[in-house]
This record gives sequence, structure tokens and C-alpha cells, in this order.
Amino acid sequence: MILHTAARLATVEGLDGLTIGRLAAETGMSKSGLFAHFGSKEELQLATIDTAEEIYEEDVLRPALQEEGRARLEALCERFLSHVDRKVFPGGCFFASAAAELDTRPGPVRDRIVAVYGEWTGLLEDSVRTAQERGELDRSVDPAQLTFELNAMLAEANGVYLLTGDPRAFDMARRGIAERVERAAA
Amino acid sequence: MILHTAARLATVEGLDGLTIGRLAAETGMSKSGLFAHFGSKEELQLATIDTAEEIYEEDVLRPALQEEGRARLEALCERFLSHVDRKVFPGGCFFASAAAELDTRPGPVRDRIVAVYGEWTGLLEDSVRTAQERGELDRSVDPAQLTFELNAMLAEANGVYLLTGDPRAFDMARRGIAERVERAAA
DNA sequence: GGACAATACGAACGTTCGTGCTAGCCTGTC
DNA sequence: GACAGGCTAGCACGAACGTTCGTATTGTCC
Repeated sequence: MILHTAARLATVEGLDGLTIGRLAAETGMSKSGLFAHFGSKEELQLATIDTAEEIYEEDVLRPALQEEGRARLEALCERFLSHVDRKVFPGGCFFASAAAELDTRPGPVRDRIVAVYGEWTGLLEDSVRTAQERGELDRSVDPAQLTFELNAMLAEANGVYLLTGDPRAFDMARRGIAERVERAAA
Repeated sequence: MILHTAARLATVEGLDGLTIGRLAAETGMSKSGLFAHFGSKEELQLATIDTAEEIYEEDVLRPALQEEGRARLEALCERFLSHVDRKVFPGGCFFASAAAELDTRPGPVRDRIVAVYGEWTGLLEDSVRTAQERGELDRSVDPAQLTFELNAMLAEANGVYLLTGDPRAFDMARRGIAERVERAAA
């Protein structure tokens, strides 16, 4: 319960702005009582990232991984957009928020975020490659390049929606992604 | 000098993490002496945004605005990538960093960032429209859609480069942008 | 030369930060 | 019914936060 609250709070206040006192107030606990669970703020941050990853896996990855190849690629994109749209976290994608905050601050927390980013793009790339092997996407497309472009539109939809509140950001991402994937089809 | 330091610092520590004490230490001034210039932290943040905007205008906009139509569109993209690559701000694009930080925190500082974002995308859209009028881009393309996709790749290049340090992020953005614009050409 | 605004300073305010230490309360085991 | 272990709260700490105050130094105009 603590960590779920922490993950939700961190997407709004940031992983650094997530303070022990604020989290204690939000959960109805005392600062010291809550603190005893983690031992340090950094441990709390790492545990929060783990929890966010679990939520993300359950909500985005698991449904999409039931598909394969091109369908998986499209499902991953769609589940991501839906994830942001349904406001599972009030501050949109947890990892987009954390990445922007920590990208210039070395340390184990940042390393953890970089690792999660790598897993995500790796998943997209693998889907592209599988789709190519199945003949659903042209073999001449560079998986890393396609992944970059798709992920860019996903991240931009997340960012624009949070900044402007305009849900058309999702429409533009969906349209851009659909056209881009279609163009990569054989 | 204070504000230039503030803008540089804010891309690393965030606009909120930019503390008066830290900025005073960085500039060699006393906290109170520095504080007197602004009267409040919020005023300091707003002044910092103004300064960042000036730097950005000088470094990105001014050179690109000498072109027109499609050339202007491409120059805006290229200058942006170059701006990040040259590390004018150590934390990449000032406004990408600020937008990610403030997207869920209402107030005048956030409003200011939203306004700057609107100016930037408006500039891209206008370039697209002019290019269409000049027959350099197909009239059937939706300027907002194309702007969304191009800006997505710019922002992603900024984000990926900061997170991974891999300059290939710029290459992928350049390639994606070139192909996307070419596809929009008549 | 003296009044005046601008600029910088050190010291202190109250608050919140992360982090310890200590004591009490549950719950389950013998 | 005693006892042990895991949670939790209370309290205190040093540091840093934004902010305010009084004051010392400057440079400019009369």
C-alpha cells in the first residue's frame, strides 16, 4: 500500500520530490514508522521503481505479450497509450517522468531507470524482428530505427497530454504509429 | 550572469531543485544578496525561463528563421538537434526538462512553459503551412499531425541522448525526420 | 560634500528535509 | 501466561530550505 501510494505520488512530485514526510501523511503513518521499512530514501526510491514496474508489467506488458509479431508491436503501443489515458498514474508514464528527472543525475536510481528503458525498447525491437521473420514487416527496415520512431510518438503523446490535457495527442500518436507501421509492412 | 547560471543549473537539478543557496554558491554570491534581485523563488524561476528562452531563440530560432518553408522546417529540426548535441545546456533542452517536471503542477511557472511549447509547435506548424503554399509539401498533409511526429522525434532524441549518452539518437532522429518530411513532399 | 538609490552582506527566522534512537503495542509460539 | 519479533510511534538531531531584517558599501546627482 505504501509503495503503490509512493509510485502514484512520484509521478506528480518526482522521485526526488517524493519526501518521506509527505508519503507518511498520505498513508496516515508516522515518518519514523514508514522510514523503518526502507532504511534510506534511496532504498525507498528503488522499491518504488520496482512497484511501478510491476504495475506497468501487469497493465501494459502482460496483455500485449499474448500477441506475437506485428500484432504484439501494435498491442504494446496501444496498451501504452491506454495506460496513460486511463491515468493509472496521475503523472502519466512513471518511467518517462523518472527518466526526465534523473537523466543527468548519476547513481543507482538512475541506473535502474536506464535498465527499464532498455528492457522496454528491447521488447519493441524484438517484436519488430519477429514480425520480420514472420513476413509481417519488410526485412529492409532497421528494427532500432522503427523502435525509435514509434517510442518517440508514444512518449510525445504522454508528454503533450500531460502538458496540455488535450486527448487529441493520443489520436495523433495512433495515426502516426499506424501509418509508420503500415509503411514498414512488406 | 546569475540567470545564465540558473538556466544551466535548472536543466540538471530541475526548476524546483534549483535552490537559492545552491545558486548563490555557484555564482559566488550570498543567499540574501542574490535573493534580493528576485523577491521570491517563483520570480526567480520565471526570470530563469525568460533567460532560457532568449538563449534558445538566439541559438535555435534565429538561424533557422532565415530560411523559409520546407527549408525552415528542416532547419528548425536540425538546429534543435545541434543545440542539444552542443550541450548549450548540460541537461539538454531546457523546455523539455521543465515541461516534464512541471506538467502536473499548476501555477504561473507551468503556464509559462505551456506557452513556450505552444509557440514552438506553432512555429513548426506555420512552416509546414508555408511549405504547402509554396508547393514544397503536399497539401493533403495535416500540419498538426506532421508537427507532432517531427517534434516527437526531436524530443525523443533529446531524451535518449541524455539517458544513454548515445549520439546515435541524433542519427536516428535525423533519418526519421528526413524520411518523414520526404514522404510529406508533393 | 551630502542625500539617495542600488547592491551586497551576515545573521536569524520558522519549516521541512533525511535519519537515528528508544519505547510500546500487537500477534503468534512455547 | 511468559516471551520473542516485527511494526509503529515519539522525540531529537543537524542540515538545508525560502524568506526577512538591519547594515555596510558603492556610485550618482544636487
